[in-house]
Amino acid sequence: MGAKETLINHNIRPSITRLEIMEYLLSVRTHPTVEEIYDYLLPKIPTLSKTTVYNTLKLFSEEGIIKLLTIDGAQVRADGFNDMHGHFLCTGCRKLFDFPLGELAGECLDGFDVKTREVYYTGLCKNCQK
Amino acid sequence: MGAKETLINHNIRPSITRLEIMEYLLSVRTHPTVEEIYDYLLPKIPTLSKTTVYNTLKLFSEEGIIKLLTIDGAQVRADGFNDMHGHFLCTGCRKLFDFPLGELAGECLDGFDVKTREVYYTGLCKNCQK
DNA sequence: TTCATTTTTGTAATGATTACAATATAAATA
DNA sequence: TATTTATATTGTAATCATTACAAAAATGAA
Repeated sequence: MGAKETLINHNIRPSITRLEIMEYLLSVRTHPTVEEIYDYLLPKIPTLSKTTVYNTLKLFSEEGIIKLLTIDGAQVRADGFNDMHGHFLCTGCRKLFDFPLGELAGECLDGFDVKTREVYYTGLCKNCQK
Repeated sequence: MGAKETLINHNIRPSITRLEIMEYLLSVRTHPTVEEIYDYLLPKIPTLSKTTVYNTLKLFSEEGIIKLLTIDGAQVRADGFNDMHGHFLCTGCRKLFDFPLGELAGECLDGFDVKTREVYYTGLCKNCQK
């Protein structure tokens, strides 16, 4: 499903800005920060403001079409994909990797109503282990 | 193992301040914020400063005897327990619950060197579902 | 067009965290 | 003990991501 349909399905008017942000999120799996989104789109949308990026991400996440990750406590990152995956942050190169995640076993959560799940590892990626 | 032994084992001099912080972390499973630790200890240590709490938590976490959680992006929380458990944040009452965690299944992480793991759910606790 | 609504923008405020220099405390040495 | 050295703690000021807010711009309706 494309960016436009996604927005319309969630009753979000598909303005240029919103479309560009959504398309960007769907085009990369790096889970960019606000800064990165802003820097990437500024050439295309010269009047763009960071506040707009913040507002838009908040809107998207309230509608459940993206997830806002607070991976390393520093900046928020946007995750436009909703397949079940975990995140691996390499403490060497600071890159963020996705990894597939099957069923989570062993969670005893009787009575709790789980809405969102996040699995987050840190360590060293292949390159940085040398 | 008590707070004092833990510190000594990690070559951290067991000053009053450090002991009190460590003991507090071991006495509650609420994963308190810096603010909460500070407020709790101020009556006991009237000269305590927040910077010291930050410094001490950083020291502890570098030595691997606690974990610093960035649960909801707002404040850091300190987790003094190192059994394998996940965290559940109730979006209603904002309370943080621990839950036991068995083996994590389905993680394809060939070649990655995993150092830390965090599993973090949100939703509604029993009380807040009404 | 004109009016009302929504979206975007820029600036200023907030609030957690860190940098840093000064002070206090403890350990080591003479 | 007195003196020196290293370590711990403190307070203030700076940093930086995020939010609040009000104005401006764009869009849609009448």
